[in-house]
Amino acid sequence: MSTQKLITYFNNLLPLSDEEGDAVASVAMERKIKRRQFILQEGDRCRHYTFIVSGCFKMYSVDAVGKEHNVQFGTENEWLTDMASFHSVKPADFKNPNAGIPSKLFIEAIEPSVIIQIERTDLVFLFEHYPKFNRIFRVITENNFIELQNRVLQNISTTAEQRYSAFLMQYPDLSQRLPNTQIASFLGITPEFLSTIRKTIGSK
Amino acid sequence: MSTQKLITYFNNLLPLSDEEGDAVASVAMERKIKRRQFILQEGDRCRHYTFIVSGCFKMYSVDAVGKEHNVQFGTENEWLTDMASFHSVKPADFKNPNAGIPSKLFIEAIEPSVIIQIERTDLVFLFEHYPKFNRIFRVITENNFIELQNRVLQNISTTAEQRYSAFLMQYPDLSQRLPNTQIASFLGITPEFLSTIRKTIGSK
DNA sequence: CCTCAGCCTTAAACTATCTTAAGCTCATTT
DNA sequence: AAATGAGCTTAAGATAGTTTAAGGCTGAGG
Repeated sequence: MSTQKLITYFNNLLPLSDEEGDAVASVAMERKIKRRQFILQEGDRCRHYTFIVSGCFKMYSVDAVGKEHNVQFGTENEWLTDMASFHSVKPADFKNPNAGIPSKLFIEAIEPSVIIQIERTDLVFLFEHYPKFNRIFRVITENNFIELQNRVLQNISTTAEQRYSAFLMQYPDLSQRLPNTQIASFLGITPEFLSTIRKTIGSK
Repeated sequence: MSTQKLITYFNNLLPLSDEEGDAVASVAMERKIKRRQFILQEGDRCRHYTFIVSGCFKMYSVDAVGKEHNVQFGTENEWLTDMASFHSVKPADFKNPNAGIPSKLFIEAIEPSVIIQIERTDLVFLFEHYPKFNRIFRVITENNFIELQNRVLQNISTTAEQRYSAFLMQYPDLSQRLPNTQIASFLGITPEFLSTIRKTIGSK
């Protein structure tokens, strides 16, 4: 049962009591996801936090002319959720499936994957009854924030070639698993230009 | 006393008890900051969360050739801190002023400002004794994350002109208060190019 | 076994953005 | 009053990145 992997993950951040571990187990919903399957689509309300047990996902938006732009990847031991949609629902509206703002993002499996999802009401239950989870998710969000801030800094201060080199160093695993088209979309450049960048780097 | 402004800010997020309000007051340190004064410099360890009572700050990094790149602005009722440095210190090292990773960022006042700072040990004290603050700062970080994610999406998917127009709409106040050089640095373009963008927008 | 879609590359023409340099204005310092 | 410096603009020439089009390769599905 993959739930153990999630509990281990939490334990590494902040050790859980048996009771807290049981609470996690009671709200964790395991799902198998096929390649190309969506766990969130534009227009949906995002109602889960998703923990990736195995596999790989991309989270992207589709622009006016149909192009995809990868906002984030997610792999083993990472979380994916559309926070803007997820957190837009106030407690009073938790029972209304149409409350909150619809998502502008897609989350799609790039590989066959196994995930554990926690529903909003269950997560709020954890927050209220076991305050430690507030702290855990605060730390998770802080770490994601730091990573995102570095990415913004790179986007505004470096060339595409520098960003690609940094990507290779920062995500050696992802750069093996992902097709270059997806990496280009993450970096904000065209696949053709990534190809010429790779050629010039290769000849150095 | 500006501390009341901070307590009101917290109350708007999640109502505080009198005791929690007193706890905030006991750890809040008010400071007046002059224009061009720094509250963080590259190489420093970031030891505070800073709440802006009034005024305006820029947080930026300086690259290898000395150019500044604005990562974030902060104005009234917003927080500024270098999370990467601030959160890199483990509780065991709280008393060691050289623990943790040095900051890569500067935080500098653009206007004469008043701030309230909370030290790391005091913030941890709040988190441990009044769990509500975990939740409050989780929500603050979530909201900052959402904003930053939108910015990444814009950076990878839109032109400089679109980004500038979006900036004007999203931060009408900042676009009045800031010189265009600072806005250009935030958008990741040169001031000269921003100038030509403004001309083409004006003639529409 | 064949086919087709997705991926990767190349190249030429085009567009967005940067660099450098100059000139103007306004506020601050000498 | 003169000098300095920051901010804004303009313009020419250079570089970074896109678009379009084409061809080759590979793996999954009929």
